[in-house]
Amino acid sequence: MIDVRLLRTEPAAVRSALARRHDPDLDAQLDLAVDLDERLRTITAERDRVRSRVNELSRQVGERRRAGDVARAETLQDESRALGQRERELAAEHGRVDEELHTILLTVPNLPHPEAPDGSSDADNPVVHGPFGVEAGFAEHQRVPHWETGEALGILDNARATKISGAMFSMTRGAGAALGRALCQLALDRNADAFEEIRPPSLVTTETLTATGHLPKFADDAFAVERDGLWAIPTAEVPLTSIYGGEILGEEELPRRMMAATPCYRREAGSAGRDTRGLLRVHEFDKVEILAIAAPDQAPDLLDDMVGRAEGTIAALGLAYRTIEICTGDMGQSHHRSFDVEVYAPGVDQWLEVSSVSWFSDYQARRANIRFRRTGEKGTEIAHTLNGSALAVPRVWAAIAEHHRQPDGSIAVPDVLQPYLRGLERIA
RNA sequence: GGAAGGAUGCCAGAGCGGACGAAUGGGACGGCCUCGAAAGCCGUUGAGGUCCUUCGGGCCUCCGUGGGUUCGAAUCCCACUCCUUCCGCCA
Repeated sequence: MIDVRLLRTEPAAVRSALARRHDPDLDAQLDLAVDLDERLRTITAERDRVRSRVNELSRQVGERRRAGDVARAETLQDESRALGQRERELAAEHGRVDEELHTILLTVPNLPHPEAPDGSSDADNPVVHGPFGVEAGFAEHQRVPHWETGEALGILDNARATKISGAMFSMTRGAGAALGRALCQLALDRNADAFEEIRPPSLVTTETLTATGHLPKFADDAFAVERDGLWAIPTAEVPLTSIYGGEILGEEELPRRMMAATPCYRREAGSAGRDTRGLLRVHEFDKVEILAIAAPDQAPDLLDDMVGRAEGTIAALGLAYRTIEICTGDMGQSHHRSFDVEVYAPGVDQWLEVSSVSWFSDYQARRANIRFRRTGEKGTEIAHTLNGSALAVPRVWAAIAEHHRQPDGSIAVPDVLQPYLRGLERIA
């Protein structure tokens, strides 16, 4: 959520920042928000005046009663009672306007960072690092889609996954299943120097899914367990962000860094029929997420560090990759600044997004109400949040199955993974 | 799933219709004392909103959450959530 006060005091700055997102509906939304904010403050002031008077009269009633002046007390009671009606009306109006304003604010996107590149779609996202590992080109034996290799080696069985759960579910087996687990283990180990490992719940409340910005706007993208009012997490970002929701942290505790390997559930509404063949787009997958809650001044360095971590893991697996920065027109609602790491998969000849590392400024933290107090100072500030995938299993699995495919059809296991696979060097 | 008890400030804990944003103790911070410390003494110590701004204050809100009763609610009533204990079930 953006800061309404900023919209009030610096309307031009907010509007010009948001204009870079190229969303035609935004200006009208902001007009409405400004108007509602103004009305809300007028009503609040009036309501508080009436309340103040009621409080004062009530105090006097108490005094008169104690003094034994019952007649005067009853006169004051009558006066106060009459005011009560007005107070109720104003309170009801306040509630309506407040909710209306809140509803709009929940869908207004975050302000892009001044240095985020301009653009209107993903075609405008500049490559900022790389590409690495593509200089030598790729051999014919690498130009085989991972689903073919996976099925041939008996490590991928999507046909039976579909039988069990329907389209866009996948299933790995044997060394393929172990490979996915090994990738999580690797990502966890590579980030354990700075990030606390968490095993959070995978089902969360509506409030929790709202804090990260996934609700109310993107309800169709999430799986819901309606009977219990819960949602399946689309990423560990969701539970991790809310861990300190409603809390006030000490400055010395920041940055708070956490990571989690969890299953992720996505309905992929609007993508039905696309990428249905292998592991490129599935309803359920495993991912290791890294996340930081920080003071605003710590955020830029953390962002760089986290992008570097995501890249480092892909590089360690011997895969070809590049990093792009997301332009203002392609950014997610909550994003302030965002980078994607893409791995090159020669079998499908595509750059696959395997990590998205983002800085959310105070947008999510305001929704989740995560604050911190500077040492020795009074008052609190809204914290900043950042997060990114340390490793998303299916697409990296796919890239390995294609990039490391050998002329004999086997898959060479990257050195860094072998310790996690009981020393396995080849999947054959 | 059933029964009972509980939820108050950083922590413990009192308050059970009016002077309560909240006793008391502990902690933390500042000061006095001291060569220094401990002890002792004095003071400070929640959050949010809004308005004026003499930067100091006015007003409103918050005692698990949401409703209700009342001139007035931490205190009474209703619903819900969570915690504890016991029973049942169960990886």
